[in-house]
Amino acid sequence: MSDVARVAGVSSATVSYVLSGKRPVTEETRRSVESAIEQLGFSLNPVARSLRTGKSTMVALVVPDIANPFYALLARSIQDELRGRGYHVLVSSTGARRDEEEALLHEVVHQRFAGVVMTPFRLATDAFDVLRSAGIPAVVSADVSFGDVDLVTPDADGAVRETLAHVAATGRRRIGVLAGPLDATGGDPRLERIREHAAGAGLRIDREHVVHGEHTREAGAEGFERLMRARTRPEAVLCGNDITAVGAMDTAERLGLDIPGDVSLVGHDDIEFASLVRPRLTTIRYPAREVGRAAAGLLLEQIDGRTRRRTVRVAAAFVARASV
Amino acid sequence: MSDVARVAGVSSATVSYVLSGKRPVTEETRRSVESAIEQLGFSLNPVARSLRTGKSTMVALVVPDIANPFYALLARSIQDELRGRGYHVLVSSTGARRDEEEALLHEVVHQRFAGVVMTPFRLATDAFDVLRSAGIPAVVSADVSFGDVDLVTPDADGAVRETLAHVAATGRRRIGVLAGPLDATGGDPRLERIREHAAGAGLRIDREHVVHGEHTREAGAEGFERLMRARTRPEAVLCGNDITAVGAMDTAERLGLDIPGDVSLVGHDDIEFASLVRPRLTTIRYPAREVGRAAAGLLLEQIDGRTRRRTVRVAAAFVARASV
DNA sequence: CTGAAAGCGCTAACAA
DNA sequence: TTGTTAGCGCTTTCAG
Repeated sequence: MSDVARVAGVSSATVSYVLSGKRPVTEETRRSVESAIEQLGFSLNPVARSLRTGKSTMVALVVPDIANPFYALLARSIQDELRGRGYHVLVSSTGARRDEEEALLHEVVHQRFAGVVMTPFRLATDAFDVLRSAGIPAVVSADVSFGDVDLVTPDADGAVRETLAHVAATGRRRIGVLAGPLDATGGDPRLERIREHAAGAGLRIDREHVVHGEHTREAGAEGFERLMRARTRPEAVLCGNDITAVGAMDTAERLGLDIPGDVSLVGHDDIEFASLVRPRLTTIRYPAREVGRAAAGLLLEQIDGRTRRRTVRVAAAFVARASV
Repeated sequence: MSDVARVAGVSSATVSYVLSGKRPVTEETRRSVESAIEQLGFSLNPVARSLRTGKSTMVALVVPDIANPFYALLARSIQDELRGRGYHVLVSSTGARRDEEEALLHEVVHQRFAGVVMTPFRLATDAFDVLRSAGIPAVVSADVSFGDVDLVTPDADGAVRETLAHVAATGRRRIGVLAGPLDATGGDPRLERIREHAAGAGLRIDREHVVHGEHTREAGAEGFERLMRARTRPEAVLCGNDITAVGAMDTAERLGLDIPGDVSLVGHDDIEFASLVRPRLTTIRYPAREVGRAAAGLLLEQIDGRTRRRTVRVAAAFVARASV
């Protein structure tokens, strides 16, 4: 930068101000600075800038598993929204482990990230306080609130009611749930929502028909097997996400069970392969791209100075296919 | 850090040396420094460190599309390998656009990244020269060499021969290819490999049976339709990747074509949903996790000082399922 | 074995 | 409207 200043015959402060526009500069000096920049192929060193300002252009996206297509799509969406504003997105998978979640959050404050959007899973609900006190914009994308942070969260009651009505209309009465792990922060809101609306649809959920496990294909397969080996089988199973639903299908195939003949299956998220498996999976769609747009929007608002906490709800939707 | 120095009663230089181990320190000073660090909850500021050393702990992973499960898995694999060494992985999608590829590469040298692993698509083959001269470790994961850079590349001849023999064994003779775009750097090596081994398997590829398009589901659907409307139809179609193969299946369904009854289909990569679609997709597996491991390994070697260029080949494998 | 001090490249008071 | 300068937090030479 001092090279530029020398060539342009001004001070380095002026170069800085030309670049940032933070104070008026005569047309003439601007031009000479710009031509010097051009001539030398100069560009700002973002590291030095970060050190000085305590802000970087990195935004962290912290998710349980980037190999889950829902989060992959979320990542692309957020990246698309933020790139235009000059931010770079660093994606990290936590494996839904609490220690990783904490470590990543620590890294964020430590590296003075410009912001973070996170889907926490086992984090304490006050974990975001440190971000707030460090002045780092944060938004949580989750079913459940994590304290005093911006939130993008599904508006799913309607979709769940619709789903349950649809299941009931096929004559099913006893339903099971492949829920998330018991030690997830805030429990499993998807399970709670189903519980809440089940009776209204004339459906019952026996205690032994709720099994808990990770949101993985293997855990889904295992949980579904437990359900199928229960004393009385549920007639329909609602899964924590589409991936556990695919695991359930693995088990169904192995056990020679027909879906939906012997048991109905409903997923959650509507990732691309929900419509690719056979039978095509009936599911509750939660649109990753819109979630990403909303999260990026909230983050940008915070970066631009908003301090009051906001929540945005993204509509979930019932998608009828062939597994019910 | 100066706080730590004060509390420990030493200079900040000593604190730095205790942390880095770059020069001997008496057991006693080490202990007092360490307890001061503990007491103050101090940790190094990576930004300042980067500014001073010109190196960061960020590694960029630049891929065409993070929403493609192959790259998502690659990302997770690389992240897993690198985390233990203290590196953070920044994932970026280029959309296979040349300008994005160039911009990201520029960002990498500019931000003084610790390294980059990239799957380039339309980049000039000398684009990595700037990294070499900037001393930034780089590895390319691609079918084709991009100049003087470390390379992770498939060892696929055996798998392709096997695939073609399998296709031929079902009595198919005229095969088509859903190839990548014409303006990709280095053309389409997957297409070339198929061409190379076709005759040996008694297969022929008519000129009108090679269509070019992006590696997307939509482009796959469209390309397959062109193939199916050709004067003479190919009896088997090999696809650039599993995603274009799914696109082909979309079209087959729309046109009422049976796979493999009317036409066989072969994919490439073996992403998770290749085994989920119906019919299950026969494909040429390229193992993302191993590719990631190899790439991370090469990168780490460079970071640790190796300068001679290396290539590692990762074995591809024929996976027979139900679409041939 | 340890300390003093320069300086990485930038921004933002403060002065002019 | 522009310049001077301190200093962000670290690493590393040079002295001791």
